[in-house]
Amino acid sequence: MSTEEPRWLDAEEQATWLAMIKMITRFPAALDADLQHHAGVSLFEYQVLAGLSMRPDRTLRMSTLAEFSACSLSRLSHTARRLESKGWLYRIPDPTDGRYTLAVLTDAGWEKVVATAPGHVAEVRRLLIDALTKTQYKQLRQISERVNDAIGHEPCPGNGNGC
Amino acid sequence: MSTEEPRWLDAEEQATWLAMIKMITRFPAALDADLQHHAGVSLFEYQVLAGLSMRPDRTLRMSTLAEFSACSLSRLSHTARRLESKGWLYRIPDPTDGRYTLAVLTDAGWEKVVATAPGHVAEVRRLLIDALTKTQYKQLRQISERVNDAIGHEPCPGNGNGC
DNA sequence: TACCTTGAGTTGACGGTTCAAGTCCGAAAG
DNA sequence: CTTTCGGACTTGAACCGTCAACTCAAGGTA
Repeated sequence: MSTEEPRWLDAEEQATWLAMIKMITRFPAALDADLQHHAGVSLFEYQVLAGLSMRPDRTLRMSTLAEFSACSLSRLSHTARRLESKGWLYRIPDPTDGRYTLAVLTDAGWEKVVATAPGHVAEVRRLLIDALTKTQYKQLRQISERVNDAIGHEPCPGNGNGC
Repeated sequence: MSTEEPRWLDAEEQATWLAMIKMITRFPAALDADLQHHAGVSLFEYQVLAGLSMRPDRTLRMSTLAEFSACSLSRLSHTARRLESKGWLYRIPDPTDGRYTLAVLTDAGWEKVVATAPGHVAEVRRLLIDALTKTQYKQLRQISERVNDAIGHEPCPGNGNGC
């Protein structure tokens, strides 16, 4: 791609780039390590359980849950099998349309989320919210939304469907 | 941990949190997919090669390179073996201190970086720099640095040494 | 009824990362 | 000089995510 001359990053841009890539590498790793240590679940597993726990009926279609968790259906399916084997959720075919599968949080799964959430929130607060001024996290929200828009919906890269 | 009452996130904080976690999930994935598609290397492999290419002698100690790439020594070691087998770098014991290992970029590795960089920079520009105002990426830099400071150096979580 | 298509979800193989040893070098202590 | 120790890698197994192929349900067509 690109037969045209690249526009290199200037010092300001490169400094932003290096600082940002460092943050987006280490921040989820730090949260993951904290959850792994205190609750024995990965950040991704927690997000799946938390996604279900936010629903009044603690139920979501697999595909909806995959979109919420920003992951491929394949990844979610493997993870759901592991969470199912731990008794935190179960899966049933959608009674109204057998093509869909519903993931349902069990009571044990709910308890897990309730037990885990406070420590996780405290860590998010420590590493993100309290580290920034109120102005800064308003800025961060706008920045994140802009970048998310630039990425677009691109369901393409690696989500288990053939693009 | 935490017998005390948690301070939950308010609406503003939660919106920031959700937007940010979406960004830090999808942004590296988008860059990785682009590199994988156009150059056949992962984002992490590219960072390793690029880290070496920035040095005048194209050489770094493994431990320094691991810190630069924000990864565990174990991960870097496995990756270095794969990159070595592709002829893009080689490793030698540090002549001045046999406890260290030096990773050295080969000419082929240099060529790979030179061939890959323009497209990669263009993608970074598209997804990040051009998506933001100049003010915003100055803000992003400061935000990233603050979060990085909050995370600290924490060599602990998962870097192949016993904490 | 039979057939084709589409999309959701699952599965198994493969490749990369983590984790827990283990190796090796050099410095410090005896 | 030898022993001990810590730090810098390395290695192999276990684990997890990706990719491609597959199953299954529903709708459309005839």
